Parts: sequence; C-alpha cells; structure tokens
Amino acid sequence: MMQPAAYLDKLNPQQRQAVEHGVSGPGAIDAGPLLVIAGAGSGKTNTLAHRVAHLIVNGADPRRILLLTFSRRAAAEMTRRVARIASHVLGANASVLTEGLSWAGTFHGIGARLLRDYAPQIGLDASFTIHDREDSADLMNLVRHELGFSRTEKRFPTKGTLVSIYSRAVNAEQKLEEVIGRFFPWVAGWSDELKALFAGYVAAKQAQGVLDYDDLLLYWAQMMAEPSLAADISARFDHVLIDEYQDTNKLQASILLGLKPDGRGLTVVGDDAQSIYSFRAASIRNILDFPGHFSPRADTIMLEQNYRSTQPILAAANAVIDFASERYAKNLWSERASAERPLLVNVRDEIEQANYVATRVLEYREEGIALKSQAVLFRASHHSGPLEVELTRRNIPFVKFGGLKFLDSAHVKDVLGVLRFAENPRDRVAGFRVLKLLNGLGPATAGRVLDTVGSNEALLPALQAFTPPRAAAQDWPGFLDLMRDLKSTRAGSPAGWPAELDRVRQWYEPVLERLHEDAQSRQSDLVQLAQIAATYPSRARFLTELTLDPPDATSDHAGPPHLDEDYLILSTIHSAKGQEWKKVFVLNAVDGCIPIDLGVGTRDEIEEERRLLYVAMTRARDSLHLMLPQRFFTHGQSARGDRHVYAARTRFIPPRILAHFTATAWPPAEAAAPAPRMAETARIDIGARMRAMWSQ
DNA sequence: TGCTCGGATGTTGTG
DNA sequence: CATCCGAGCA
Repeated sequence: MMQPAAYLDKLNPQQRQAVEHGVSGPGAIDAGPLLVIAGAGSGKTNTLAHRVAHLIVNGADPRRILLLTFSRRAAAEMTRRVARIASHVLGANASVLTEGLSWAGTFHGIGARLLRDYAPQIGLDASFTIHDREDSADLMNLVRHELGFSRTEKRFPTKGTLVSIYSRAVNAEQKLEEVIGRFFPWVAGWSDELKALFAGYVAAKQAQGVLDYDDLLLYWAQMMAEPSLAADISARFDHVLIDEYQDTNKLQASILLGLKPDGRGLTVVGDDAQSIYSFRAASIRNILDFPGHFSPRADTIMLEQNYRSTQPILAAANAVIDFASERYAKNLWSERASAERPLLVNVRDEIEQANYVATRVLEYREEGIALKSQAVLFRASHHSGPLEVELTRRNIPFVKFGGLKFLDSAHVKDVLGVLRFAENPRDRVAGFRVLKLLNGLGPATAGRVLDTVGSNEALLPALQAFTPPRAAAQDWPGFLDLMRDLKSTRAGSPAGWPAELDRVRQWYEPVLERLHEDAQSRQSDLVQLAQIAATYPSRARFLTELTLDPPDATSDHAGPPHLDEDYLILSTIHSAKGQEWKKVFVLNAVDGCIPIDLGVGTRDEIEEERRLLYVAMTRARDSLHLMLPQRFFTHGQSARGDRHVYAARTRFIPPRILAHFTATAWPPAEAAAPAPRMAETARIDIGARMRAMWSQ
C-alpha cells in the first residue's frame, strides 16, 4: 500500500470518525452499529462513499457489502465515488475490487434480486413480473368488480385509495383498522369489505405470478422472519450501509434488523430534518429510535458543517427548521460568507412568477452560470405549468424531474403490456390491457381468453384454440403472429432482444393510429423506449428494472436534450433530494402550496411540509429565490376561468424570521406601478402580448 | 358484447 | 381538467 490514508486527510474530524468507525487497520474491522446524522450539504454521500472505500481498502470483501440507497441513480453515483477514492490507494486494483461492489441498489431492487435467487425455496415462480402502482390499482379494481363492490349502495373507495390503504398497512406494519382510523377515516364503514377485498387481491397476485412494489419488501421481510433463510441471507453480507435512512419505513427497518440483529456491520446515514416521504409510510421514528435498538446503544455521529450553502442561506433555512417539534438538535454552519440573503420575491401571479424566473435564469446565464447549475423547485408537479409555457416560448431548454413519468402514458404502457404478457401470461392486468387493444374485443371476451391461459407454456396453444368473436376476427391473426414471435424469442429466434420491441411497435402502430389523435408524438416516445430497451440485456431485465427504476425525467415536447446540451432543471422538491445547484428558485412559497392545502392537514403532515421547504432551501449554494405570487388560479375550471385565491406567504416564514430574507417585488415598481386602488380592475400585460405576437 | 357519450368527482409526493 | 362509471345504442 502506498500512502495508507491520504484520502482521509480531506475529511473533517466528524466525517473521519464516521469513516473510520470500527476499522482499526488492515484486516482489523469490527464495527458496531453506527448512526450518522448528516445535515443538509454536510458531505453525507461523500462520507458514506469514503466509508465503503475505507472498508474495502482495509480488507472488506466488496461482494459482501450491501449498500442500500434511495434511488438507483444514487447507487450508481455512490459506486462511482467509491471506485475513485479506492483507486487513490489501490491504483489499478481498485476497479477490480469495486466492481465486486455489486450489491448496491434500492431496497426494492435488491429485494427483487434476492427473491429471484430464493424463489424456489419460498414457493415463488422465478419468472414473476412486477406491478407498478397503476398496475396494482388495476388489479385491485378487477377484484373490486369481482366481489361486487363496484355496485354498492354507497360509494365504495376507488382503486387508487384502496391501493394506498393496502400499501400503508403493509409498509407501516399496521393493522388495517389503525390505518383507516388514522389516515382514511372516511372509509371506516367499509373495513370488513376491505379485508375481503385485500384477501382477494393477495390471492389474485399469487395466482398470476405477480408482485407489487410492496411485495418486494414484504416477501423479503418474511424471509428474514424465517430463521434458516434469515441466517443464509444475513451471512451473505458483512457490512450493510443505508443512505437516506430518514425516508425508510417500518417494513424496511424490519428487514434491516433481520439482516443485522445485533447491529454489527450496520451503518445508517440520514437527516431527520429532511424526512419527506411519510406519504409512503416512511417513519421518522426509524432514525430517532435507531440507537436504542441495540445494546450497547449505537454510536451516533453528527455532521454539522455545511459545505454547500452560503452562510445567509443556511441561516434562513435553520430559522425555518428551528420551529420543528421533534428532531436531533443540530446547528448547521458554513464557512461560505456572503452578503446575499435569500430573496422573497413578490409577484402578482403565476404568470409574472414565470416571467421573473425566466428573466433571472437568462441573466444568470449571461453571467456565466450554466442552466444546469440552476434549478426551479416546486411542491406539486403541476405548479410548473405556466413556467414551462414561458420557457418554451423563450426557447430555454429544460428537463423536468418528478411528476408524470413517460412510463405512465397509455401508449408506453400498452407496449410494455405486450412484453409483460409474453413474459408472464398469467399476469391478467397485462393480458387485459393487451387484448382490449384489439378491435371488437372488450373486457368480457378478454376475460374468457385469459381464463383459458393456465401457464406460461400453455399460452400459444390456448390462443390458437380460441375462436374470437366475429367483430374481432380481423385483428386476431395478427395478434397471434405477434405472440408467436415473442414467445419463440425465448429460444433466441427469430427476433431476439431488443429487436422484439420493434416487432411489438410494428404491430402496435395501426392500433396507435386508431386510438390516438396525436399518434405522431406518441410514436416518438416509443422510439425513445426502444432506445432505452437496447441498453438492457434481456426482456426480463428490461421489464423488471424499468418498473423499479423508471426514467425520471420528462423533457419538453422537443424530446430529450442531448447530454452535452445545457438545460434548466425543473424538479419537484421530492425529486430534488440529495442534489444541489448554484441558483435555486422555489415556486409558490405560499400557504396552500407549501404547505399544500390537501386534506385535513394533521400536525405531522404540517411538520413534513415544513421539512419540505427546508429541503428546498438547502439545495441552494449561492442564491435562493422564494417566489410569492399574490394570487394563483385554482384548478378545475376552464382555461379562461377567473377563479383564484389570494395567497399569503408560507406560514413557515413567520414575521419573526423575516430578517433572514430580503423582500423584493417584481416587476420593479417604476416599470408597472398600478395604484393599489386599481387592484380589482382587469390588468393586462401589453408587453407580454407584444412579445407573444412574435413568439410563434 | 363492445363502444361512445355525458355526468360526476377527486385533485401531492415515489420505488 | 382527466378519469371513471353507467346508460344507451350498434
């Protein structure tokens, strides 16, 4: 070994302590449970990557390290960093070692992998397909109809609500009654029906060889509850490290404690102040209670130096989070001095808000700040609507993260459905979806077809034996041909992967023309899908991994910008987790948006909204603009509707912390100064109209 | 049985 | 506004 630990010198004392915890030298690793509370921008990812590298450098077997991250993107980034750090010490050997770091991924991804490995032992067909949220809802709906709950006297909860209830019960490891009582009180009268329905849903999944997202965790947790399996799985890993622990739920904690009951080799990293996923049953208790699970208690290390934001930005963010009720008290500090406090920008409405952001973004770019170093964050995906229009108008390229995925669009799901049906013909959601694409073939006939398909092998004979109704006779042979081609590719011919996706597209094209007006732009989505498909080695891998890690950006209609192009980042606050930009704009920092005005708003929900604002603010390195439109138009009205609400500054920035901000108005007073008296009359932006004349 | 049309109704975030 | 469900027609 060359310089043994030069890479440790760049770390601050706390980071270094976290990295070296339990590692006393080459071959001498004996680490008890460790909790790292890492404030925003405190070098969390870097520290975790250093710890992994340090373990490997000191003799840990990378193949026996389990690294759980929040997204696959984060896992890839972590692996890359570990390799870079380790290469400083190990030189060329490092890549060999870090390539062994193959168990890095999300809980769901790793779960899927383990389940395929252990499928024979737990009575699971290893060719199971995975349902995404919408598929789960569709299956739930199927069972809902079968059990007659769609014809009840009083309105029965819809499929989406049903999946939410089911999912929360599973992920929070709570009884149905508790979940309903706490989060869905309006369905309290249906709890018996819900039990029957969920039993039917589970039976349907099993009969069809499908797993939903929750099953990936649930089956894993069940394996950990069986001593012999638990011992076997646990013995695969010497070290288990989890990032973003504040956003894990009870079920995930169970899995973890099953893997490392005494906490040896277990490291969790997170920040309770950034917990923003309680809607999928993440529990802040996981991180708060972690040390007490073990005896002796887990060591806790706090990272408090922020390397990201300027001091004024950090002070403002600290002031916001100071009001939070329960948390690990920590005080983030920064050495990055600046005279620029975060701005509170008053604008008339969302149109002016969009105008301001577009204008400022361009000004920054003129100063040499790349678009990619700037981000616009918002609470709900649709909040960026007016801005997207304005950006498109001004020809400013952008990529939007979060919200609707292109995988959710009907045509993409159709094509994937065909592939999934070929992969697992018992998957009725996929089967229904595909069969209903045929002209003259509706749910009743589709149901009959699917009833004759017993197993994977029986698909083709069953389809061949089926006589379609006259109305569907024309489309049927083509469909049969398609399925024949897809099934035979298993043996390597005639199309093979990824060519078979083209085969599906060829079959689907006329369907697309028939069903959708805008077939052209949808067709280009499918071309994009084919490009993605080409990066996966097989149909099965493609289907699994696409479901677990959907491409999370949607760009404007011009298609995805090339990687080397510059583009502005638009993102939900949730999707902005773990990232940073030099310039950050937060849209609609007003009550009703942050916090969002949905539902009753329990105390816990309000607290989470506060943390959301905190997360948004702490993404900024140099400049932060909190936008305050004085009114915004409500949804659910025609385009020319005038229903709007007057908005107040978010309650998370009360008067007593205003000193941390600079208040400003836009456009500047002299440019647009309508007297306050005129507030109720119609206002038009002549300038914008003039500009719009030339925008086409 | 399939398809289309009209009325009612929720409407956030994600693996 | 988009989706869902039922009514009525082919």
